[in-house]
Amino acid sequence: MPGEEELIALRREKLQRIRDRGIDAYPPRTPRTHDAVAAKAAYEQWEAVGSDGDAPTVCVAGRITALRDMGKASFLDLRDGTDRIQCYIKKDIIGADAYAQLADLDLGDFQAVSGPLMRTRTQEITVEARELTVLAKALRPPPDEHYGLADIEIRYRQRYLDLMANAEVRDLFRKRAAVVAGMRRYLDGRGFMEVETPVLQPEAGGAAATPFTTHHNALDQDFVLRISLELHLKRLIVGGYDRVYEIGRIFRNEGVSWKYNPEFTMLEMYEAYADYADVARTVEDMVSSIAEHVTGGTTVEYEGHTIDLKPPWTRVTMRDALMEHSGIDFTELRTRDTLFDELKRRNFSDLDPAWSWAKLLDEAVSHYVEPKLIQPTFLLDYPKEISPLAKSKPGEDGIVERFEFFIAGFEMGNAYSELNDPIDQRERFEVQQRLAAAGAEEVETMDEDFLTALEYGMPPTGGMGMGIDRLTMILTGQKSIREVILFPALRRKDG
RNA sequence: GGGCCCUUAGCUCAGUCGGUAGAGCAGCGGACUUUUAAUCCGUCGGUCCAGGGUUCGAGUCCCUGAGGGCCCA
Repeated sequence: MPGEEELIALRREKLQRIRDRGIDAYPPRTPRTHDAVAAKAAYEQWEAVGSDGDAPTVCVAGRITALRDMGKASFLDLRDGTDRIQCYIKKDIIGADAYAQLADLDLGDFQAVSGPLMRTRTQEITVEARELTVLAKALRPPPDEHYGLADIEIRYRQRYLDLMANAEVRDLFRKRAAVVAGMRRYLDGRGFMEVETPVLQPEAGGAAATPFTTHHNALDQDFVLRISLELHLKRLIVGGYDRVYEIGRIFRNEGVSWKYNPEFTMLEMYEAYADYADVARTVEDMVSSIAEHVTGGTTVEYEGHTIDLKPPWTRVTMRDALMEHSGIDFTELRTRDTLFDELKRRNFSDLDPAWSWAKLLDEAVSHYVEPKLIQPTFLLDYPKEISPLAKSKPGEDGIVERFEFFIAGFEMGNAYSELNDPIDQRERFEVQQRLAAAGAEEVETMDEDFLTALEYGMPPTGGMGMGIDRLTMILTGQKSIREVILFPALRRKDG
């Protein structure tokens, strides 16, 4: 009699029958002695030493993922966080009363089974049940084990069902955890200190992006959620920590797509007495080390490309790359009008006359260069106009010591020799303010507290930020950021 | 923001030309004491995303809306 309501009603009736027998269907403690992996290992160990005497007895616990009733004997599969283990329940062994209670079990319930281990005819290590213990009754049917759960919307909104049904998804998020663990291990091992800085800030800085706004009631003050980690981490360099990093959530009030989620996780690291070339070496070494930690190698397949993450990565200046792929030399097109005309002459699609020189250049690089950067590539030496926090490059007018790095054609991170001249930094902010006054939407805001910190003196520092979600996409072959975020942002669904 | 596509049973999916909705799994009943996507017999199960329209008749055609996906910007 199943529509969903009936399926639930039936399970509630089973729950009631369990309770009517005086059994707690949600007991506080689990009599488990072994997880699935440990139970199998215990049996193999017993076999290895000659199978003398009785086989080991265990109690295993997990979710019922299959139930095969053969009349006077049944098999059920339990899955815990380590593996699946089969249990054999024979009426003659556990008795008619206990056997009858199987009728109240459903797929999705949590159950403990204790008894000696054995092998079946097909050699599967199996618990031969002596006792059954209900651990938690499930009131809704789980998604189908074999067809999995395919509905993308349900997969994201009810990720627990996705994880229940799809083993690949369970593996994927373990890999994500390994990416972050590998990153921490790498940085900790090189003397970096992990820190935490405020999410709620009076002003958003460190990136060109629109923040979310919120309000603190007791202070009666508006706050924004951070759009980068940069300015606080540099304050810590001023304070005297030479190597700091933060792995934290960033919030940007922008579009949602295969590569943007409004909240995402970023690593930023700052190293005193280093420059952007040092940072580049750290990045390529760290990423290949993480890849090895997560995938066992330094090559990955992504969208039909074999990507080799082993250092050294390609280094090319933005100017050379743009010239190579488009013939445009931006050092000869330093005004908005000349660059605009050049792009227009090339029938560049959807040119917006309101775009600034910086925006036009950014669009040109995005269009001509970035898609070509399949193998890991550092794009070096950006124009000063679009890099208000980076130090000028000696001897090259209008250029700063900055790189972005790209894998599989998309941006993975951004790094500078950090601007530590407080007077220059103030002027850069002022330029940004003028751009804002002229109508530019995404500019750096003036941060007086940060300028004060710089005035106390910051050592020469190399800094870098990279998107952990995107790195995970590359290392796991996923083509949507939502596949590597457990609970991606979705529009609220009413009713 | 613009264009295109999707939404059918708890899950995975069919559904022809517009004729009143099906399968497998799950569920329920039965058989079966080493099965493993168990097997076999029987059986229940639908707000066809929502609302409106066209039509004798709409899952199907049209419009509006919701949610999701892809492409463009």
